[in-house]
Amino acid sequence: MPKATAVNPAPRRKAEVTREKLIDAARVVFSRDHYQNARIADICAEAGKAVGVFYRYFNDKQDIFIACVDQFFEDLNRASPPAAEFETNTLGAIRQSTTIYWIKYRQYYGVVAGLFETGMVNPEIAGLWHKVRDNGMKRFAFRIRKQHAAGKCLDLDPDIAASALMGMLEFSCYNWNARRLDFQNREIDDETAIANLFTLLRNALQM
Amino acid sequence: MPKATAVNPAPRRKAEVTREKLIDAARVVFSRDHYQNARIADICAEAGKAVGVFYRYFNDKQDIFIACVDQFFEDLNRASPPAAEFETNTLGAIRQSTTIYWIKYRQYYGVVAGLFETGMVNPEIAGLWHKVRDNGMKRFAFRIRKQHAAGKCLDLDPDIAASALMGMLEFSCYNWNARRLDFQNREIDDETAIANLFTLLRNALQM
Amino acid sequence: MPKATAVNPAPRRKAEVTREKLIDAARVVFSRDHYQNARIADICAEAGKAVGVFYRYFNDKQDIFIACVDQFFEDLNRASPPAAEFETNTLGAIRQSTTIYWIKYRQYYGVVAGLFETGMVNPEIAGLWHKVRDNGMKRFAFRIRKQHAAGKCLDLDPDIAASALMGMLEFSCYNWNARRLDFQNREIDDETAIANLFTLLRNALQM
Amino acid sequence: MPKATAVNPAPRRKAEVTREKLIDAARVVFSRDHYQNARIADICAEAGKAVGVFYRYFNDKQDIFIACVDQFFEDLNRASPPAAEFETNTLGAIRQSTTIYWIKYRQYYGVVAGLFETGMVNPEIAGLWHKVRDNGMKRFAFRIRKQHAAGKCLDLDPDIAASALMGMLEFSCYNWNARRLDFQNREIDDETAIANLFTLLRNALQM
DNA sequence: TATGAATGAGTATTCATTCAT
DNA sequence: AATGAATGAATACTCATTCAT
Repeated sequence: MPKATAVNPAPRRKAEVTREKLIDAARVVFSRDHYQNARIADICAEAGKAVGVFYRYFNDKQDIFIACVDQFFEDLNRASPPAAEFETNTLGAIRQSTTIYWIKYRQYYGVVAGLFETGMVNPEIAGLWHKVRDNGMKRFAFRIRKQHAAGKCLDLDPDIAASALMGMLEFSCYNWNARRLDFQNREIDDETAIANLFTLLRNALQM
Repeated sequence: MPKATAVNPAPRRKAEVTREKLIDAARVVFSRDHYQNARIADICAEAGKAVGVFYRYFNDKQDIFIACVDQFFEDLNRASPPAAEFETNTLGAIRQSTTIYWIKYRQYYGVVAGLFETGMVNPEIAGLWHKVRDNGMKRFAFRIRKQHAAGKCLDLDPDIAASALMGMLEFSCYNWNARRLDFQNREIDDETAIANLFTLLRNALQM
Repeated sequence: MPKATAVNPAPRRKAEVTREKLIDAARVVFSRDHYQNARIADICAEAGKAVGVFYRYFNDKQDIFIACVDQFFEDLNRASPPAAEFETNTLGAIRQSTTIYWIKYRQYYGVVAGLFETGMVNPEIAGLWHKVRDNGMKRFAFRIRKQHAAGKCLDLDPDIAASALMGMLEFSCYNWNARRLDFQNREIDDETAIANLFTLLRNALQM
Repeated sequence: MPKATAVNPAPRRKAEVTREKLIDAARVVFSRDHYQNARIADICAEAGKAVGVFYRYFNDKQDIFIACVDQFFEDLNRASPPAAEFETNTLGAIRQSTTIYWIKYRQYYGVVAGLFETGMVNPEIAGLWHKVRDNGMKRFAFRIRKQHAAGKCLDLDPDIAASALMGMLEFSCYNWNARRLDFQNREIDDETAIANLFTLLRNALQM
């Protein structure tokens, strides 16, 4: 019986496997130790590799971090509702979108945290962070302009308000997944988190 | 005969002067270089002191950072509207409060940034950060409970929504003062920033 | 029946071709980057080969460098005037010899520079370097002994003076080809370089 | 009895002593291990200091090497005959100068070797090396111009020939002090070395 | 023979902290 | 109280060499 190459695609080159092992390991280490404290050697150890191999695939810690962010970004976008959905079923798409943020921010906790921590210090990372925010911001700004047309939200500047709302969304997703400090460590279930964020957004947009 | 402290306040001890010089210098250096990159030696240089003296007053960088945060915290509270104001003139107090956040976050930019950056990594700093947020959060939660009594905002959990709104407020104050990335470097004047944040809060709280 | 090597020279084995490709590449890389900075990987890249193959032919960088020097040495000797010429046409042979040094030192610049740089540090390379110098030195020493017989150059120790003159010759050939520092980057044409070196040698030997 | 501060000048600051200790140690280590192989840690160990202290005084290995060269350069110039001597007693001054080169090149062997080794690779060091050569070269060039005026050495270009003679002088001083390879390890006494170099220079300049 | 991925020893550099003066 | 010189632990990065394929 021949190898089922159609089903099992040709095995990726060894190099590609190693590269991905390193990215996966980096995600683990960033989540565990935070970007700042993560050492190249730890990432390699987590990947079961010698330190030297790291530099065959990445220039430095920031470089592999960017690769992690790319992965996160693609995953987030793939999971987000399609643009059309925001037209046909606006509130549903916003709720859906909020849900995705909540889930993905938890799933990529270390990456998101690194984006916040490092983006504050490093302009290049800040640019990446902005890219992640940008899609959501555009949707909010578009929605506010629609409301303007309907005579609502006239006091809101579309871009500035969108930035604030996106900030609320992503900051809360980060913050509540990171620590429970704001609620004396009370547990927040997914439903509650999503429902509150959604309601706040709907209220703010007067929808 | 007691020293006439009322008239000629006792000249502060030299030590106290040095301590404050160091704190002031730390604030400058944190603003310029970010907490992470700030070096003890830089703080001392900025204060015009030798490195050795640092350790007479502080244990380490985190220790002097905490002193900066205390200063910020006191200044923020002193400038914020008194609790009573939120009863008698609720919207006015919220607007006033928003203004204060906007101004003080800019004024203490380096400290606030350090609070964000480091609070994400360090639980002790996270606690301080929470303390700064706490006052505002309590006010929002209280307001939401009032709205509940009036049959409004019934979908909002007071504590969770308050956390989200506080996040929006402080994150925006940080973010817009830090970089203009979200708006292609468009300048935001104080009026616009404050007005938009205020409107979003009022809408979200359905006031 | 023997292979007709005279007509169709046996195609060199693949191995030999690879070996020479590597040596040629090494010469290029040594000229470009200097011996110290040349990396095995660079030599292989220049040769269009994988790094692994290097170690099938050479033990290390010094080993391939020695192969380069051998090539240089053979070429230099092949091009130098035959010993007899120094008897029949002494000044002509010295001038000819000077010309050859000048030309070959430029042609094998990277190898010569490596010989200088590394011979100073490494005794084994110093031995090679000496071998390259030796022919020339012997000729000078022989010439001085002849002059002694003619009552000239009595203050010169043949071996020591020969070493000095050989040093002048090779150092100048290296130095003038390497940089123009000594002359504010003035260009030196071949004629001038050779003529001056020749005159200095003739004067020094009182010929 | 008061401290004889007039005789024993005020003790130099501790920092200056440490700096000089490091330079002295570097000279020792460069002589022993060659510039390339010298490690910062070894220099510090030789100076009896911790590694960290190195960077209080120097940026890197090249930086301390430059300090060594400066020391050498000053010492060489201080010991060389004054310019006037070359006018009043030309041959004496040349012999004297040759002697100084011979002595100082031995004394600063590691520095000179580093100048040769590294100057070949590094343009900045090449500049330093040129500075060391420059004085001597100018003297030779001046002398050749004088000879031209007297109808001698007409075949020599002053600058080019001066470069070659300076090369002979310094290269021989280096080479004979470094190894005895050229003479089958025969010992060369100072007299012989100096006499031969002097004679070659005088002959070459037709004096 | 050739490939190129993997290994890991070796070293420069930084900077918080200490301590003699 | 203050100085500033000294300490040394911690870590990123390079590259010769090996080895499975």
